[in-house]
Amino acid sequence: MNRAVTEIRDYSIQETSRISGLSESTLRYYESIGLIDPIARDTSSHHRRYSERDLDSVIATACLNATGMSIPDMRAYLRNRAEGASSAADQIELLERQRRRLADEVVFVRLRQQYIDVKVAYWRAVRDDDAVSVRSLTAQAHDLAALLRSARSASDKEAA
Amino acid sequence: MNRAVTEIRDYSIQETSRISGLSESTLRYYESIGLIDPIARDTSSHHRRYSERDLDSVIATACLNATGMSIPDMRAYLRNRAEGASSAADQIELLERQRRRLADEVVFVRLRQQYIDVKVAYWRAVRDDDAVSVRSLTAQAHDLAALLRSARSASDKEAA
DNA sequence: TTGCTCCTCACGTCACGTGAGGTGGC
DNA sequence: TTGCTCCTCACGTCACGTGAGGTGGC
Repeated sequence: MNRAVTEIRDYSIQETSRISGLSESTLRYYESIGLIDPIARDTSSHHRRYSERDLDSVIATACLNATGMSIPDMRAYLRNRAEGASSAADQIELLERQRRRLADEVVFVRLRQQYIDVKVAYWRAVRDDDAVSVRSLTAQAHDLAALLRSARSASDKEAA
Repeated sequence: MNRAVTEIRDYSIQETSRISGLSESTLRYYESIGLIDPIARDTSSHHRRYSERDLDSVIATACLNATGMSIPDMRAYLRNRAEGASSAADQIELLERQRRRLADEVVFVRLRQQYIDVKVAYWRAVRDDDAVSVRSLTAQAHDLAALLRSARSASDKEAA
Protein backbone atom coordinates (compact mmCIF):
# COMPACT_ATOMS: atom_id res chain seq x y z
CA MET A 1 0.00 0.00 0.00
CA ASN A 2 1.18 3.51 -0.67
CA ARG A 3 -0.93 4.87 2.16
CA ALA A 4 2.32 5.79 3.92
CA VAL A 5 3.23 8.04 0.98
CA THR A 6 -0.24 9.49 0.44
CA GLU A 7 -1.07 12.28 2.83
CA ILE A 8 -3.77 11.22 5.24
CA ARG A 9 -5.97 14.08 6.35
CA ASP A 10 -9.54 15.19 6.40
CA TYR A 11 -11.43 17.70 4.29
CA SER A 12 -13.68 20.68 4.87
CA ILE A 13 -17.10 20.80 3.25
CA GLN A 14 -15.79 23.32 0.74
CA GLU A 15 -12.96 21.03 -0.35
CA THR A 16 -15.34 18.08 -0.48
CA SER A 17 -17.70 20.09 -2.63
CA ARG A 18 -14.93 21.04 -5.07
CA ILE A 19 -13.63 17.49 -5.32
CA SER A 20 -17.02 15.82 -5.71
CA GLY A 21 -18.82 18.47 -7.72
CA LEU A 22 -21.77 18.37 -5.32
CA SER A 23 -22.76 21.70 -3.79
CA GLU A 24 -22.31 22.27 -0.07
CA SER A 25 -26.06 22.44 0.35
CA THR A 26 -26.44 19.13 -1.48
CA LEU A 27 -23.82 17.55 0.79
CA ARG A 28 -25.70 18.71 3.88
CA TYR A 29 -28.99 17.60 2.35
CA TYR A 30 -27.72 14.10 1.47
CA GLU A 31 -26.43 13.72 5.00
CA SER A 32 -29.67 14.96 6.56
CA ILE A 33 -31.73 12.34 4.71
CA GLY A 34 -29.21 9.61 5.53
CA LEU A 35 -28.07 9.04 1.95
CA ILE A 36 -24.52 9.46 3.17
CA ASP A 37 -23.42 8.56 6.68
CA PRO A 38 -23.14 11.20 9.42
CA ILE A 39 -19.89 13.12 9.04
CA ALA A 40 -17.65 13.58 12.09
CA ARG A 41 -17.43 17.11 13.47
CA ASP A 42 -14.58 19.23 14.67
CA THR A 43 -14.89 19.20 18.48
CA SER A 44 -14.81 22.94 19.02
CA SER A 45 -16.09 24.55 15.80
CA HIS A 46 -18.63 21.80 15.06
CA HIS A 47 -17.66 22.00 11.39
CA ARG A 48 -17.88 18.84 9.29
CA ARG A 49 -14.60 17.00 8.69
CA TYR A 50 -14.72 14.52 5.80
CA SER A 51 -12.37 11.56 6.11
CA GLU A 52 -10.86 9.80 3.07
CA ARG A 53 -13.46 7.10 3.54
CA ASP A 54 -16.23 9.70 3.61
CA LEU A 55 -14.79 11.21 0.46
CA ASP A 56 -14.97 7.84 -1.30
CA SER A 57 -18.65 7.48 -0.56
CA VAL A 58 -19.34 11.12 -1.46
CA ILE A 59 -17.64 10.62 -4.82
CA ALA A 60 -19.63 7.45 -5.46
CA THR A 61 -22.80 9.37 -4.63
CA ALA A 62 -21.77 12.21 -6.94
CA CYS A 63 -21.41 9.65 -9.73
CA LEU A 64 -24.97 8.48 -9.28
CA ASN A 65 -26.17 12.06 -9.08
CA ALA A 66 -24.43 12.64 -12.41
CA THR A 67 -26.51 9.88 -14.00
CA GLY A 68 -29.71 11.64 -12.95
CA MET A 69 -30.74 8.77 -10.69
CA SER A 70 -33.51 9.30 -8.12
CA ILE A 71 -32.63 9.38 -4.45
CA PRO A 72 -34.41 6.08 -3.63
CA ASP A 73 -32.42 4.35 -6.40
CA MET A 74 -29.19 5.94 -5.22
CA ARG A 75 -29.98 4.60 -1.77
CA ALA A 76 -30.37 1.05 -3.11
CA TYR A 77 -27.15 1.31 -5.08
CA LEU A 78 -25.17 2.57 -2.10
CA ARG A 79 -26.61 -0.12 0.15
CA ASN A 80 -25.49 -2.76 -2.35
CA ARG A 81 -22.10 -1.15 -2.58
CA ALA A 82 -21.67 -1.33 1.19
CA GLU A 83 -22.37 -5.06 1.01
CA GLY A 84 -19.21 -5.57 -1.01
CA ALA A 85 -18.13 -6.62 -4.46
CA SER A 86 -20.44 -9.64 -4.52
CA SER A 87 -23.28 -7.43 -5.67
CA ALA A 88 -21.42 -5.96 -8.66
CA ALA A 89 -24.11 -7.52 -10.84
CA ASP A 90 -26.76 -5.54 -8.93
CA GLN A 91 -24.86 -2.32 -9.53
CA ILE A 92 -24.76 -3.02 -13.25
CA GLU A 93 -28.46 -3.84 -13.29
CA LEU A 94 -29.39 -0.60 -11.53
CA LEU A 95 -27.21 1.37 -13.91
CA GLU A 96 -28.77 -0.29 -16.93
CA ARG A 97 -32.25 0.40 -15.61
CA GLN A 98 -31.25 4.03 -15.32
CA ARG A 99 -29.94 3.89 -18.87
CA ARG A 100 -33.30 2.65 -20.12
CA ARG A 101 -35.02 5.43 -18.23
CA LEU A 102 -32.77 7.95 -19.96
CA ALA A 103 -33.49 6.31 -23.31
CA ASP A 104 -37.20 6.81 -22.68
CA GLU A 105 -36.51 10.40 -21.80
CA VAL A 106 -34.71 10.95 -25.09
CA VAL A 107 -37.63 9.47 -27.01
CA PHE A 108 -39.98 11.75 -25.13
CA VAL A 109 -37.93 14.89 -25.80
CA ARG A 110 -37.63 13.91 -29.48
CA LEU A 111 -41.42 13.67 -29.64
CA ARG A 112 -41.66 17.15 -28.20
CA GLN A 113 -39.23 18.39 -30.82
CA GLN A 114 -41.28 16.81 -33.58
CA TYR A 115 -44.33 18.47 -32.15
CA ILE A 116 -42.60 21.83 -32.25
CA ASP A 117 -41.50 21.23 -35.84
CA VAL A 118 -45.09 20.63 -36.83
CA LYS A 119 -46.20 23.73 -34.95
CA VAL A 120 -43.57 25.88 -36.67
CA ALA A 121 -44.60 24.52 -40.05
CA TYR A 122 -48.18 25.27 -39.09
CA TRP A 123 -47.47 28.90 -38.32
CA ARG A 124 -45.54 29.30 -41.56
CA ALA A 125 -48.49 27.86 -43.46
CA VAL A 126 -50.81 30.26 -41.65
CA ARG A 127 -48.54 33.16 -42.56
CA ASP A 128 -48.47 32.04 -46.20
CA ASP A 129 -52.23 31.51 -46.24
CA ASP A 130 -51.75 27.88 -47.28
CA ALA A 131 -55.07 26.40 -46.19
CA VAL A 132 -54.30 22.87 -47.37
CA SER A 133 -51.08 22.65 -45.36
CA VAL A 134 -52.76 24.24 -42.37
CA ARG A 135 -55.35 21.49 -42.36
CA SER A 136 -52.88 18.63 -42.71
CA LEU A 137 -50.51 20.09 -40.13
CA THR A 138 -53.37 20.52 -37.68
CA ALA A 139 -54.11 16.83 -38.02
CA GLN A 140 -50.45 15.93 -37.55
CA ALA A 141 -50.24 18.07 -34.43
CA HIS A 142 -53.31 16.35 -33.08
CA ASP A 143 -51.80 12.91 -33.59
CA LEU A 144 -48.50 13.91 -32.02
CA ALA A 145 -50.28 15.40 -29.03
CA ALA A 146 -51.97 12.04 -28.44
CA LEU A 147 -48.59 10.29 -28.67
CA LEU A 148 -47.10 12.75 -26.21
CA ARG A 149 -49.87 12.11 -23.73
CA SER A 150 -49.40 8.35 -23.84
CA ALA A 151 -45.60 8.72 -23.66
CA ARG A 152 -45.95 10.88 -20.58
CA SER A 153 -48.24 8.49 -18.76
CA ALA A 154 -45.92 5.63 -19.74
CA SER A 155 -42.91 7.36 -18.18
CA ASP A 156 -44.99 8.09 -15.10
CA LYS A 157 -45.76 4.40 -14.80
CA GLU A 158 -42.06 3.63 -15.19
CA ALA A 159 -41.18 6.01 -12.39
CA ALA A 160 -43.66 4.33 -10.04
CA MET B 1 -69.32 30.30 -41.62
CA ASN B 2 -70.77 27.00 -40.52
CA ARG B 3 -71.33 28.26 -36.99
CA ALA B 4 -75.05 27.88 -37.62
CA VAL B 5 -74.52 24.17 -38.20
CA THR B 6 -72.01 23.60 -35.39
CA GLU B 7 -73.62 23.18 -32.02
CA ILE B 8 -72.83 26.13 -29.81
CA ARG B 9 -72.64 25.24 -26.17
CA ASP B 10 -70.32 25.35 -23.22
CA TYR B 11 -68.24 22.65 -21.55
CA SER B 12 -67.72 21.38 -18.03
CA ILE B 13 -64.21 21.15 -16.61
CA GLN B 14 -64.28 17.39 -17.12
CA GLU B 15 -65.09 17.72 -20.82
CA THR B 16 -62.49 20.45 -21.21
CA SER B 17 -59.93 18.22 -19.55
CA ARG B 18 -60.73 15.31 -21.89
CA ILE B 19 -60.59 17.48 -24.99
CA SER B 20 -57.41 19.35 -24.10
CA GLY B 21 -55.52 16.59 -22.32
CA LEU B 22 -54.82 18.88 -19.37
CA SER B 23 -55.89 17.57 -15.97
CA GLU B 24 -58.68 19.30 -14.09
CA SER B 25 -56.23 20.38 -11.43
CA THR B 26 -53.95 21.85 -14.10
CA LEU B 27 -56.88 23.74 -15.61
CA ARG B 28 -57.71 25.25 -12.21
CA TYR B 29 -54.06 25.98 -11.58
CA TYR B 30 -53.53 27.74 -14.92
CA GLU B 31 -56.58 29.86 -14.26
CA SER B 32 -55.48 30.70 -10.72
CA ILE B 33 -52.13 32.05 -11.92
CA GLY B 34 -53.77 33.98 -14.76
CA LEU B 35 -52.25 31.91 -17.56
CA ILE B 36 -55.74 31.44 -18.95
CA ASP B 37 -58.50 33.99 -18.47
CA PRO B 38 -61.09 33.64 -15.71
CA ILE B 39 -63.76 31.15 -16.74
CA ALA B 40 -67.43 32.10 -16.39
CA ARG B 41 -69.36 30.26 -13.68
CA ASP B 42 -72.79 28.69 -13.58
CA THR B 43 -74.89 31.13 -11.58
CA SER B 44 -76.27 28.66 -9.08
CA SER B 45 -73.75 25.80 -8.85
CA HIS B 46 -70.69 28.02 -9.29
CA HIS B 47 -69.18 25.39 -11.58
CA ARG B 48 -66.90 26.53 -14.40
CA ARG B 49 -68.45 26.68 -17.85
CA TYR B 50 -65.95 26.80 -20.71
CA SER B 51 -67.09 28.62 -23.84
CA GLU B 52 -65.86 27.69 -27.32
CA ARG B 53 -63.52 30.66 -27.11
CA ASP B 54 -62.19 29.45 -23.76
CA LEU B 55 -61.69 26.02 -25.29
CA ASP B 56 -59.59 27.52 -28.10
CA SER B 57 -57.23 29.16 -25.64
CA VAL B 58 -57.10 26.06 -23.43
CA ILE B 59 -56.14 23.94 -26.43
CA ALA B 60 -53.45 26.44 -27.44
CA THR B 61 -52.13 26.29 -23.88
CA ALA B 62 -52.17 22.50 -23.91
CA CYS B 63 -50.04 22.62 -27.07
CA LEU B 64 -47.38 24.67 -25.32
CA ASN B 65 -47.55 22.41 -22.30
CA ALA B 66 -46.92 19.50 -24.66
CA THR B 67 -43.67 21.13 -25.83
CA GLY B 68 -42.41 21.27 -22.23
CA MET B 69 -42.32 25.06 -22.24
CA SER B 70 -42.01 26.92 -18.93
CA ILE B 71 -44.99 28.90 -17.65
CA PRO B 72 -43.33 32.32 -18.14
CA ASP B 73 -42.63 31.42 -21.78
CA MET B 74 -46.16 30.13 -22.25
CA ARG B 75 -47.37 33.44 -20.89
CA ALA B 76 -45.32 35.37 -23.47
CA TYR B 77 -46.54 33.15 -26.29
CA LEU B 78 -50.18 33.54 -25.31
CA ARG B 79 -49.82 37.30 -24.94
CA ASN B 80 -48.43 37.47 -28.47
CA ARG B 81 -51.19 35.26 -29.74
CA ALA B 82 -53.80 37.60 -28.26
CA GLU B 83 -52.22 40.48 -30.18
CA GLY B 84 -53.15 38.83 -33.45
CA ALA B 85 -51.54 37.22 -36.45
CA SER B 86 -49.00 40.00 -36.92
CA SER B 87 -46.76 38.35 -34.33
CA ALA B 88 -46.66 34.94 -36.04
CA ALA B 89 -42.91 35.48 -36.38
CA ASP B 90 -42.66 35.83 -32.59
CA GLN B 91 -44.52 32.57 -32.09
CA ILE B 92 -42.10 30.81 -34.41
CA GLU B 93 -39.13 32.34 -32.61
CA LEU B 94 -40.39 31.22 -29.19
CA LEU B 95 -41.01 27.73 -30.52
CA GLU B 96 -37.55 27.55 -32.03
CA ARG B 97 -35.99 28.71 -28.78
CA GLN B 98 -37.84 25.92 -27.06
CA ARG B 99 -36.56 23.51 -29.68
CA ARG B 100 -32.97 24.56 -28.94
CA ARG B 101 -33.61 24.04 -25.25
CA LEU B 102 -34.83 20.53 -25.99
CA ALA B 103 -31.78 19.90 -28.18
CA ASP B 104 -29.57 20.88 -25.23
CA GLU B 105 -31.55 18.52 -23.05
CA VAL B 106 -30.97 15.64 -25.45
CA VAL B 107 -27.23 16.35 -25.46
CA PHE B 108 -27.25 16.37 -21.70
CA VAL B 109 -29.14 13.09 -21.39
CA ARG B 110 -26.83 11.50 -23.97
CA LEU B 111 -23.87 12.54 -21.83
CA ARG B 112 -25.48 10.88 -18.85
CA GLN B 113 -25.96 7.73 -20.90
CA GLN B 114 -22.31 7.76 -21.93
CA TYR B 115 -21.38 8.18 -18.31
CA ILE B 116 -23.45 5.14 -17.38
CA ASP B 117 -21.86 3.14 -20.19
CA VAL B 118 -18.44 3.89 -18.79
CA LYS B 119 -19.58 2.99 -15.29
CA VAL B 120 -21.00 -0.32 -16.47
CA ALA B 121 -17.79 -1.11 -18.30
CA TYR B 122 -15.91 -0.17 -15.15
CA TRP B 123 -17.87 -2.59 -13.00
CA ARG B 124 -17.39 -5.36 -15.54
CA ALA B 125 -13.63 -4.71 -15.49
CA VAL B 126 -13.65 -4.81 -11.69
CA ARG B 127 -15.52 -8.10 -11.79
CA ASP B 128 -13.01 -9.51 -14.30
CA ASP B 129 -10.08 -8.19 -12.29
CA ASP B 130 -8.85 -6.23 -15.32
CA ALA B 131 -6.69 -3.60 -13.62
CA VAL B 132 -5.62 -1.87 -16.83
CA SER B 133 -9.20 -1.32 -18.00
CA VAL B 134 -10.23 -0.23 -14.52
CA ARG B 135 -7.62 2.50 -14.58
CA SER B 136 -8.50 3.79 -18.05
CA LEU B 137 -12.24 3.67 -17.36
CA THR B 138 -11.77 5.55 -14.12
CA ALA B 139 -10.06 8.31 -16.08
CA GLN B 140 -12.83 8.34 -18.69
CA ALA B 141 -15.47 8.57 -15.99
CA HIS B 142 -13.63 11.49 -14.45
CA ASP B 143 -13.54 13.38 -17.75
CA LEU B 144 -17.21 12.73 -18.44
CA ALA B 145 -18.13 13.90 -14.96
CA ALA B 146 -16.40 17.21 -15.68
CA LEU B 147 -18.30 17.51 -18.97
CA LEU B 148 -21.56 16.78 -17.19
CA ARG B 149 -20.90 19.51 -14.65
CA SER B 150 -20.23 22.12 -17.31
CA ALA B 151 -23.23 20.97 -19.34
CA ARG B 152 -25.43 21.31 -16.30
CA SER B 153 -24.26 24.83 -15.48
CA ALA B 154 -24.65 25.77 -19.16
CA SER B 155 -28.27 24.64 -19.21
CA ASP B 156 -28.83 26.53 -15.95
CA LYS B 157 -27.50 29.67 -17.59
CA GLU B 158 -29.78 29.06 -20.57
CA ALA B 159 -32.80 28.78 -18.31
CA ALA B 160 -32.01 32.11 -16.65
C1' DT C 1 -81.71 10.00 0.53
C1' DT C 2 -78.11 8.60 -2.68
C1' DG C 3 -74.71 9.68 -6.42
C1' DC C 4 -72.49 12.48 -9.18
C1' DT C 5 -69.76 16.41 -10.50
C1' DC C 6 -67.91 20.14 -9.01
C1' DC C 7 -66.01 23.56 -5.53
C1' DT C 8 -62.15 25.71 -2.37
C1' DC C 9 -58.44 25.65 0.57
C1' DA C 10 -54.21 23.67 2.38
C1' DC C 11 -50.67 20.76 2.28
C1' DG C 12 -47.54 17.32 -0.30
C1' DT C 13 -44.04 16.31 -3.98
C1' DC C 14 -38.95 16.30 -5.70
C1' DA C 15 -34.26 17.67 -4.93
C1' DC C 16 -32.34 20.79 -3.53
C1' DG C 17 -31.26 26.57 -3.28
C1' DT C 18 -31.40 30.66 -0.63
C1' DG C 19 -31.34 33.71 2.81
C1' DA C 20 -31.33 35.02 7.98
C1' DG C 21 -28.95 35.12 11.94
C1' DG C 22 -25.24 33.27 14.53
C1' DT C 23 -20.49 31.03 15.84
C1' DG C 24 -15.24 29.73 16.08
C1' DG C 25 -10.40 30.64 15.08
C1' DC C 26 -7.01 33.36 12.68
C1' DT D 1 -12.20 44.32 15.38
C1' DT D 2 -12.50 42.38 10.74
C1' DG D 3 -12.93 38.35 7.52
C1' DC D 4 -13.53 34.00 6.59
C1' DT D 5 -15.69 29.53 6.71
C1' DC D 6 -18.90 27.16 8.61
C1' DC D 7 -23.34 26.21 11.24
C1' DT D 8 -28.70 25.52 11.70
C1' DC D 9 -33.26 26.37 10.80
C1' DA D 10 -37.01 27.86 7.85
C1' DC D 11 -38.83 29.06 3.83
C1' DG D 12 -38.66 29.26 -1.49
C1' DT D 13 -38.69 26.89 -6.09
C1' DC D 14 -41.35 24.52 -10.10
C1' DA D 15 -45.66 22.79 -11.79
C1' DC D 16 -48.77 20.82 -10.44
C1' DG D 17 -51.20 16.35 -7.46
C1' DT D 18 -53.83 14.96 -3.58
C1' DG D 19 -56.83 14.77 -0.07
C1' DA D 20 -60.39 16.95 3.23
C1' DG D 21 -64.64 18.72 3.75
C1' DG D 22 -68.49 20.80 1.55
C1' DT D 23 -72.23 22.12 -2.14
C1' DG D 24 -75.95 21.95 -6.08
C1' DG D 25 -79.18 19.46 -9.02
C1' DC D 26 -80.96 15.12 -10.63
